[in-house]
Amino acid sequence: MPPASRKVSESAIRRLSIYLRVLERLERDEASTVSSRELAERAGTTAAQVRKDLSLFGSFGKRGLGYSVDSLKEELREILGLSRHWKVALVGAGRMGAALFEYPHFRARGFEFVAIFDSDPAKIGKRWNGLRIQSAADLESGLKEAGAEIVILTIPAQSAQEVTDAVVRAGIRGILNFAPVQIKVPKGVRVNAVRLTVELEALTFALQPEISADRGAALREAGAG
Amino acid sequence: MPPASRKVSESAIRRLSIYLRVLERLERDEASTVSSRELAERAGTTAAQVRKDLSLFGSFGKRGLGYSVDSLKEELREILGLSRHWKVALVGAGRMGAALFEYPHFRARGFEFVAIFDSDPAKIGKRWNGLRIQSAADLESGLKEAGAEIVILTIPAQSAQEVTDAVVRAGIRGILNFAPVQIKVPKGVRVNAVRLTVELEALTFALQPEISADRGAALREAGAG
DNA sequence: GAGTGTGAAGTAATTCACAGCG
DNA sequence: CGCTGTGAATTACTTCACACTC
Repeated sequence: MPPASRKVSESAIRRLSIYLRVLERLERDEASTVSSRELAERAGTTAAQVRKDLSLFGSFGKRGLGYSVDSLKEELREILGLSRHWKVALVGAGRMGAALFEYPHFRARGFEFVAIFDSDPAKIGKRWNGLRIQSAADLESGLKEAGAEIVILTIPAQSAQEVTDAVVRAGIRGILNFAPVQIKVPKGVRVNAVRLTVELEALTFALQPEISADRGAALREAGAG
Repeated sequence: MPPASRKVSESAIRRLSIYLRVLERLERDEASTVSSRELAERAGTTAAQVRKDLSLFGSFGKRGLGYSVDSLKEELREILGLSRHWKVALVGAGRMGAALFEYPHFRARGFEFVAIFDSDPAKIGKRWNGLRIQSAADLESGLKEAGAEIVILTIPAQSAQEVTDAVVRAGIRGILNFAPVQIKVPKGVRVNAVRLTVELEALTFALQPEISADRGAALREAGAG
């Protein structure tokens, strides 16, 4: 477990999550140990990076052998906070919201949807997998009642700030934002943004024929998966 | 336009895309100029960062005044390769694929879906917005015929590498990967990954009560929008 | 005066390289 | 002897601060 861990970068944490995914795959393939080299290869990084990342939280490996797949998996789950369930609310019951609500990997990792909200009267009262879509007007009280801890925002940019304010008033401290706008939150509330157009535009930038300079080459592998 | 631009980092490009989004918003609000300070505020970064990022490609501002919203917007569109249309194919006609196919901001930026593929016989032959869902067996030929330039992968991890190989054989050089696995591509092909569980797990890590050290504080603002 | 553009300074992240352990 | 764990070296990124321009 975490040895007085200072300075854990955001990117290191993201890699830990990727390592966990790789380990789950290795477990299904019945591998019992894995080296930093192989883990790196499957995660799209380097062996040194893997060892550095893991060493931020402890010494999990055996020299000469590598890491135990099963116990490293458990360590990572613990570090990432996945050894317990998390209650998630979905705000915005459009297509993107539906896709995320059904996304099997969220459920597999212990994320549980406990409430859904939308402002469209045609949707309110409908049920998704047994869960009733509530009015966005009841957001604050509904989030509290459901005991939600994380909110996924899949709403238009226009209403994003207003909704965020209500979410924050409800005591939510973690938001996954799909709305294409920067939302403001008070200190102590974390927002992670998924910027879909940004991802596509980072591609088009790199795909352009290099006119004078080789921009494309200047870009590091963005990785995948 | 780009002055012999070396060393343009991936993160700088992503910010340019965010600036573009902000400028479009400013334009709708009928602002004619914007300072690096205001642009930074709306984009979730610092004024110095904005100026550095823009200076990688030219001198677009006027001292004492700031940047012209309209012309900076055009410059950014040009830099990001958005002054032309891009033909996009969707591989995987599930819920996530549907959400992205309908996502209004892709269309607004000049991305045009030209083909859809799925391996499910129940889906093949159906039409989405007039576009026929083709068999994944015809992926390589279908991508070529449609003239696709970018592929969005919304398929299970299991089949991702196989499908990727076919996509690459079809001559595609840009992939936006939603499959929860690291896909391997030859040099010259770019992959950007959208890792949904990683985003959520970066939240749960930060939301954990800080036991001994204050991990949460070590994290920088991940930004939003 | 206000605000850009940019070298220089400061931080952060990654890679190297090797001692040390299993 | 293979592979981890980790300081040291390197590289990348961000922030500072100020000369310069409108």
